[in-house]
Amino acid sequence: MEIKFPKGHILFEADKIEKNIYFIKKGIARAYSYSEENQITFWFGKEGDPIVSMKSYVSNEKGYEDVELLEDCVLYELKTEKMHTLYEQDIQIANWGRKFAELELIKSEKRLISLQFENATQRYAALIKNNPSLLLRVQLSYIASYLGITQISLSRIRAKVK
Amino acid sequence: MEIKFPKGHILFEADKIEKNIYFIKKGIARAYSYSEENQITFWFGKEGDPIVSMKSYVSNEKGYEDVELLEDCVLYELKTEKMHTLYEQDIQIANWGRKFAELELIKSEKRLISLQFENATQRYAALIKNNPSLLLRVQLSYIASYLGITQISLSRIRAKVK
DNA sequence: TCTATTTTTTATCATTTGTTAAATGATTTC
DNA sequence: GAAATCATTTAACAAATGATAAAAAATAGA
Repeated sequence: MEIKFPKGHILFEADKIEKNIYFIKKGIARAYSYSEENQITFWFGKEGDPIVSMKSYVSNEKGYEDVELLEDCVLYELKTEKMHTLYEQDIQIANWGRKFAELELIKSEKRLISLQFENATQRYAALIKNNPSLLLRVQLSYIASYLGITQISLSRIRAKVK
Repeated sequence: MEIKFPKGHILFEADKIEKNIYFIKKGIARAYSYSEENQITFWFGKEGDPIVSMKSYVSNEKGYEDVELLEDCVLYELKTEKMHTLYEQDIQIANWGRKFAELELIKSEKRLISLQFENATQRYAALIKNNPSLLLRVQLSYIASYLGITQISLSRIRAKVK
């Protein structure tokens, strides 16, 4: 089912059980959590990417993240409950769900390794290389937090790289 | 199928396609990759944990990690190929594989968030809290690299915390 | 266009972490 | 048990990052 939401819409809220998962047809989104005062963005998704509150999707528990739409978005919506029913009934869909989780896992593992292997400058360079459009569509404060540094530190890196 | 390996055994090698996945019945292991000269440990597994070269398991591609056994180990071995056959034939097993990937994904995502949210001191404190036995079974240089810092930096943190 | 607001950059200083080298502790091997 | 090897800590200095404040640039709205 296709749905539209405006820029700024909060699709998921932390500490809620989310009933749906989404796929992005058009637009861009971020997931973030709170650490004391400040938000920390740890995920971006754009066209073709899934939006899932993993804790809700996997074990029907409260999630730890907000998801905010950063542009006007067109999404496909799927009911988690319906998917779980289908997983039990249809082996093709069960294997689709398996593949889906596996591919997300590889993405997450790669990101983990990059956070451990590379310093902030290298991570910024890698982001520009692998996802240049992100820089054009998302404000730098979110990107800094995604890279695990402050915005001020990102500014310094950008000034040096020029 | 149950197999034993001695401490120090290299179970997986980077840039190879691994044909098996394992579960740890007894012992402890680490996964690491190389960055220029030095190894970086990014995963530990102990009793009950799976040992999987994700790239091999998911897409039959060369992995990016070595896995070394840090104690004499007893493992269960499963052939990846056989599992993929079963996934196509048996919906129960397909859903087991789905759950398996999903739970690993949540672990990975949590770790990612911790790396981004917490400084080295906090990550060390969290490790002590969540996995105190690791400190007793694994040498500090591996733990430092798992925490994303040098061993010297970990020593300083330990000296301060005392 | 002009103003108000938000975003990004710059500057300064404190803190953390990295690097190199050396000292101390612990473990293994003969 | 002494020598050799490996693991851990300490020291000194350099580099990177954080915190705070302020300036500059960009954006949004009237």
